[in-house]
Amino acid sequence: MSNIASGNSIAEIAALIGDPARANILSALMGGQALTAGELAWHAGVGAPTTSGHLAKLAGAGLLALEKQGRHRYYRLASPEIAQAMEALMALAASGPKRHRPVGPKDEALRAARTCYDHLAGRLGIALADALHAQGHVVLADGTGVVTAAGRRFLDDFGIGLGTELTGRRPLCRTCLDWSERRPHLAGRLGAGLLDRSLALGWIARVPDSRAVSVTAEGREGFAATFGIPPEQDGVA
Amino acid sequence: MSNIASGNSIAEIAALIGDPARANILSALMGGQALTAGELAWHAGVGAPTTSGHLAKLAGAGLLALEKQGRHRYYRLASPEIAQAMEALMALAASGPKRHRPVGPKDEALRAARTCYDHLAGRLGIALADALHAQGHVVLADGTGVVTAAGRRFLDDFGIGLGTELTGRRPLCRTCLDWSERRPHLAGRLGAGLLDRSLALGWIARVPDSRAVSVTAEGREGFAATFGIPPEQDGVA
DNA sequence: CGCATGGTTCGACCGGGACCGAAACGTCCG
DNA sequence: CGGACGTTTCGGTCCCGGTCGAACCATGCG
Repeated sequence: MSNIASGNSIAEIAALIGDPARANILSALMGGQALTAGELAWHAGVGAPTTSGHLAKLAGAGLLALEKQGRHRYYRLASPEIAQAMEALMALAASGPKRHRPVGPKDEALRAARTCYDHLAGRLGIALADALHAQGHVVLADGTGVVTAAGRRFLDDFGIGLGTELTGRRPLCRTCLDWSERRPHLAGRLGAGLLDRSLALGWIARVPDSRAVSVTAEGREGFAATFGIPPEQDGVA
Repeated sequence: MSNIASGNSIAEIAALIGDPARANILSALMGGQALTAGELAWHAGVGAPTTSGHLAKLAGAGLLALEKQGRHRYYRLASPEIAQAMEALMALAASGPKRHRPVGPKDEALRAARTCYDHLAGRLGIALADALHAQGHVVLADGTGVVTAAGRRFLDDFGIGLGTELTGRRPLCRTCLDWSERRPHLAGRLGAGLLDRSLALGWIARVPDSRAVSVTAEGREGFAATFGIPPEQDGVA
């Protein structure tokens, strides 16, 4: 047989993600926050002992990072690369053959606005990307993004310092295919900055036990004034 | 428990990739060519009946496309998204904790030059990306690429028509992190064009039963004259 | 036609791993 | 100190799924 080692190490990683409980754990951590073992057990849908075993495996493989704090143990994704792999798998799962779509009510909140590891996704994320694109602040030529000089000034005014280090390992502006909208939104350092700043301004708030975020009254006003994003008429936003 | 559906569909896909035999099949198809069930059985390292079952599952999930041709059945990756997910998993597997590196002799050929789904990777892929970047034909700001006007002309002269449709679904120039060199090379339509044209010119040739490609004598000359890439001194290239 | 070759289906075997209950461990609190 | 809570370890059960041999279709060749 051929080069067996390459396929095997891929299989090890994929098999880790390939268990429903572990996939739920990783999905929950895609929110970008660190969660305790207990919270993750709830998300995984299995008992605490089982979850503990899963967490040990994931951490042992380097997918999860652990931080002890008192009698709690906080787990988070170990690196942005993990999130990127999860995104790629989500895109596959969403575009797969005839996905069943019960589209529950809580699902609607996720489609409106949610976090995607460390940046914004859903209709809000798309709207931000579109707005920055329309105003000439980023160029989204064929699915990839570059920040213009005007955009850099605009973002600086908004409170996002992108820094000058062009040699930084982390991409400044990466696009990420949205699994609900099937259109690209902004990831990378720019995407992370938009999320952080929006949270700091109180324009959006995290919804407990979910990756969804809700747009506040200040947020509706702010997003409209700063980015020209019209408030949505449906109940959620 | 929380939104279970999302994690489950991800787990289904990941579990498919998470079997060593299936991972080897997918890895083999990352070469971009369609392979017969028998060839894939050899790559997978399991018997023909087992392979047949795996192929049925992968095709049923929409990961593989099937093309019948006489008494042969050719399988290939169903979409570039599949390849992108595999790339992300490879990056994880390569950067994982203390990967064993036997680095056999055949591994060296892969590191020198290989195909990555539909474009070039390895030292040759990196060298091409560096050359195009150094000559101002592409801008590789923070890990993502844009083709300049001069680059478009240069590539047109070389024989790669990139087309004018900027609305095309497929990214024109995407970067892909190389698992062996840990640096980005060119993917997307540009990357695919470079591979196709190099093959057509006879500058590179596919190595049987492998993703590796060998640089021909014409290739050494051509890459040096056109891109300014110095021929490597080690035996392979 | 009949045989060889590539591929899939069937049946049976077997090992790994997910799961839980009970118990042990560590930490904070009264 | 002792009780409560969060987390992990241990032991045992059970089932899913990967594997192969043999038999079964389909296609091409002489």
